Amino acid sequence: MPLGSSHPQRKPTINDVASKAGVSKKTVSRVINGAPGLSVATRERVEQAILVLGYVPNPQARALALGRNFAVVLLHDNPNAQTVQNFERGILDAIRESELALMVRPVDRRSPAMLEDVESFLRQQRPIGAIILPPISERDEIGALCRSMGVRFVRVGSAALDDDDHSVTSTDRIAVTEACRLLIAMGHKRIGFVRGPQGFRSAAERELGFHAALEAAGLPVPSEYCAQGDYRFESGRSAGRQLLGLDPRPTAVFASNDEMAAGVMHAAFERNLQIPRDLSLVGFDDSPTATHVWPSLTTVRWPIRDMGMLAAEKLVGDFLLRRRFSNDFVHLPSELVERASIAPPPEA
Amino acid sequence: MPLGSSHPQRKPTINDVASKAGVSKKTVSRVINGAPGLSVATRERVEQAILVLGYVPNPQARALALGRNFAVVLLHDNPNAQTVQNFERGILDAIRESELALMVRPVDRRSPAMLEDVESFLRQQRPIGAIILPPISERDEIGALCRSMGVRFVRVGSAALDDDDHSVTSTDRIAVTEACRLLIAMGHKRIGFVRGPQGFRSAAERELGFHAALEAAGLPVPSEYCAQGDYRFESGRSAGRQLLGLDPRPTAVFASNDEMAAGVMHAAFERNLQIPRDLSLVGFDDSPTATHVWPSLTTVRWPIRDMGMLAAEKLVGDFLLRRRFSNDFVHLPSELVERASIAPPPEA
DNA sequence: ACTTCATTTGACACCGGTGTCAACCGCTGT
DNA sequence: ACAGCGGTTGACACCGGTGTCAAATGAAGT
Repeated sequence: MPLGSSHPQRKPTINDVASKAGVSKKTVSRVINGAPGLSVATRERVEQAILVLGYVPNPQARALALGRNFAVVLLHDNPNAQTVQNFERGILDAIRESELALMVRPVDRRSPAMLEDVESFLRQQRPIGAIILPPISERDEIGALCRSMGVRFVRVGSAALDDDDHSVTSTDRIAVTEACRLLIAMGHKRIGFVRGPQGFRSAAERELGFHAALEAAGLPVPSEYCAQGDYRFESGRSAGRQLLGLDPRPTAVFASNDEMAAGVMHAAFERNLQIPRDLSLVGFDDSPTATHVWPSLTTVRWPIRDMGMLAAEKLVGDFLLRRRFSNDFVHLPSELVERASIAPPPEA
Repeated sequence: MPLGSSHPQRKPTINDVASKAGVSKKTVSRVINGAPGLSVATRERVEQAILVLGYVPNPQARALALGRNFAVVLLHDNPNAQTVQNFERGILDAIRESELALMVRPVDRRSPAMLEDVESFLRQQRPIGAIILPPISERDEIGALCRSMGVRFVRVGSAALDDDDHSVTSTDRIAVTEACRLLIAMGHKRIGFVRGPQGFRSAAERELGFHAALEAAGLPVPSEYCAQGDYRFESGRSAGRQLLGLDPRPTAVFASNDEMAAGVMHAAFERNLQIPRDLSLVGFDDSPTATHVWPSLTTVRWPIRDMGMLAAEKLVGDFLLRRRFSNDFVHLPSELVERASIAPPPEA
């Protein structure tokens, strides 16, 4: 940071670059945007001037001229603080060095004004693009809203959302199947399931994975072995109480996320059951909770940060290259993380 | 959303309002900024026009004209995802309806480029203000940076940071003292302590609170009863192993945050100690972990969301009222949350 | 040599606000 | 009647980029 320049603080503008390079500001604009049809000599002269002056385009001015903010929005309804933050990290990894900013916009999916809220936000901020996390990524209206506003978007989800769309998804169904297969291989025959909330694609996917594994092994799935939850701790506890109160009680439980798994743990401890001796338990997310509880929880790791990065890269890459938005899916593998909460069933 | 207007989509601009009200755009600008010295009649006419047209000022244009983005930045180095998110919520509560946007900027305090990073970010985005979370709020350079850039800022911390400054703080020292007093009242005489990382004001404050309580009760604090941690789970586990390996081992442990308390729990379970029968445990933060572990953790609740709201209100209020930045501290009480992890010591 | 045409570049308006400063208003004081 | 004055208001430039379109350039075609 040399302090000796003649105008000590003022940031150089496009005009400074233009006069230094002896061209018009429009030409400088062309250079910084990588516009075609410039002679090599001019381009180099301008680039030189940019370098010397340390010029950086002013995002506010661009935003005004383009009617578009150089920013990416993360729209979410707090599935889990850690998840959101991991996404933030991933997105920032992708947009680092790209002059884009990240804006985070939590919304309240239960509010009837949610869509208006998002709309007025997008209308105000006019970001380049939006990344939408589950569970609101499952609502088609938001995608439609973005489209109508000319905001690129990527929806993140647990399964392909719909085919004409831009999305980044993970293979959690498969990972759940794998986790349950492991339990079955250990000898478990009565496996309980704690479902996620109604209307969540992720919840449905995980349930499909569960059923697939049991059916493949020829195990029955009595309906009372499937308890309803809402992804929150408390719901996991009540689901656990319900499942563990059954007569031939399950020897293993798969909970659709870690918080609910922690709730099931509480229910087990309330009954003086030991984990994994009396009950094996598997969660989903690999949240901090999974390592904090005792015994630590076998769970499925969501490739969150990678998903965030990929989502942002789709958005940004296409934007910077002035390409049409590419419609390809990205599908990332979820991964089973084995910890201390599972063991063969007591009978075995 | 009536669709029948003549120019279906275009947002009304200040010019539309001006011509509708029969005044110049400058006058409209005065109205939306609450400038003094306007006749009541004019003001009302303009306000009427604004209402009819549903005019909202364009933040990008303002940003360009003012050289200032209508946004507040949250600068943090992820003390804890939940904490950050609670702050986000609090800030959003405060800036709702204020035309301001929230930008979140995580930084890496371990990176030598951190300050440059923040500087270039502020120079690029030129936000109205910044809210800085601990631990980086303790670094005076960041405040200086903001000052030199004309960015208002509020530092959030566990104790008064320095007096000429704008900060929002909580009384965690007092809350820790209170928590320890409770342990002492239960009959605990050997109380261990897991310290936060070196150089963190919050860590120092909590330790002061711990010592204050023990000294007031005339209890000795042998240095081996104070173990070093870094606010992370793993460090809590090793600190716990160390403390529980002492010969007359502590009958209670205060850990400077919940994650480390969870680590101490693991250490206790590894030795087949039961909580709270053999060991009482208190954490700090009231993070989700505190409720997820078994037994649930007695802890100190940080008024995080309120702090975020207050911090943002300081920033925004002063800005909107065009006041000079008010230098008053805000001090919020932390609160003890009693759960299942404490009991009288075994001897009693 | 003179069109013709593609390539490269620049002049200028524009995006939608805000700051500056001067003009205008109606009143007062002499 | 007129200078002086405070309260209102508007004309205009400006913030720092981008889009449009035409001008300048130079090579190719006849």
